[in-house]
Amino acid sequence: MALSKKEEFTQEDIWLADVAKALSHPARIRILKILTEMDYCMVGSIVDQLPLAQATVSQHLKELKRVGLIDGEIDGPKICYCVNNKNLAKAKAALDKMFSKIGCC
Amino acid sequence: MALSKKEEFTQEDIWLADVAKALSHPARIRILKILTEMDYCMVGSIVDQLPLAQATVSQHLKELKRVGLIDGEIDGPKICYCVNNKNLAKAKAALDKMFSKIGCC
DNA sequence: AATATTCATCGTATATTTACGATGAACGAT
DNA sequence: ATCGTTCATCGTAAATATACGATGAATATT
Repeated sequence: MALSKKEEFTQEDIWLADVAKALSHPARIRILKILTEMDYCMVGSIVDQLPLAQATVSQHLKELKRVGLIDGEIDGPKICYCVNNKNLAKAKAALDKMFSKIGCC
Repeated sequence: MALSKKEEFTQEDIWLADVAKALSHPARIRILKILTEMDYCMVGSIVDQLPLAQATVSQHLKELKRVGLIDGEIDGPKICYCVNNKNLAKAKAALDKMFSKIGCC
């Protein structure tokens, strides 16, 4: 595209779209579900549950981390990932708000 | 990418990711908000409220329609767009479910 | 019928995403 | 110190998304 126009929207809309983008791949949906179900999880365990190479999973984790939906902590040679409840709640609230209106056609 | 692996996930995860993808651009967030606030809206009116060309807005509308979040009805030479409440509710429920879990790190 | 309006689609350029193998950094164990 | 394990990052190829002007189809108006 010639030039992205994303910056010309409100901060709220840009942020919400960014969160949605982080959720826009089934692998990342799966990862988020795994983390909400297990509280925390090593990368290796996540890789085992996905049909993707380790490098690819790492990229997906990076994307979820970028928008703050998950956190990663170093635990020896491993990394412990978990959901960030504060940001998850914030995203949920924003989506709820948008979805709460009712219209008719 | 050599080959998309999206098909190797569950239908639920693929669908939810697809809905998120439809929401992954500030223009489409804005459009959805406009439609939930106005019940229905002609394309021209939406174009006036966005910093994008008509062709681009049309593409964004198509994407929202593709996943069923909005509907478009012909009204003379114009098209009346509105949100699809059934699918919006379905998406809200699926996201709520995913966001409802609590973990700790 | 000719014209204007409204919007989708086509064609196209550029940017971004997705995927993987290879490599490297950090740590624990021997 | 060397080695194995764990994971991020680099490099790269192919797919997809974003943006717009131009064109076309459908309708309403004159």
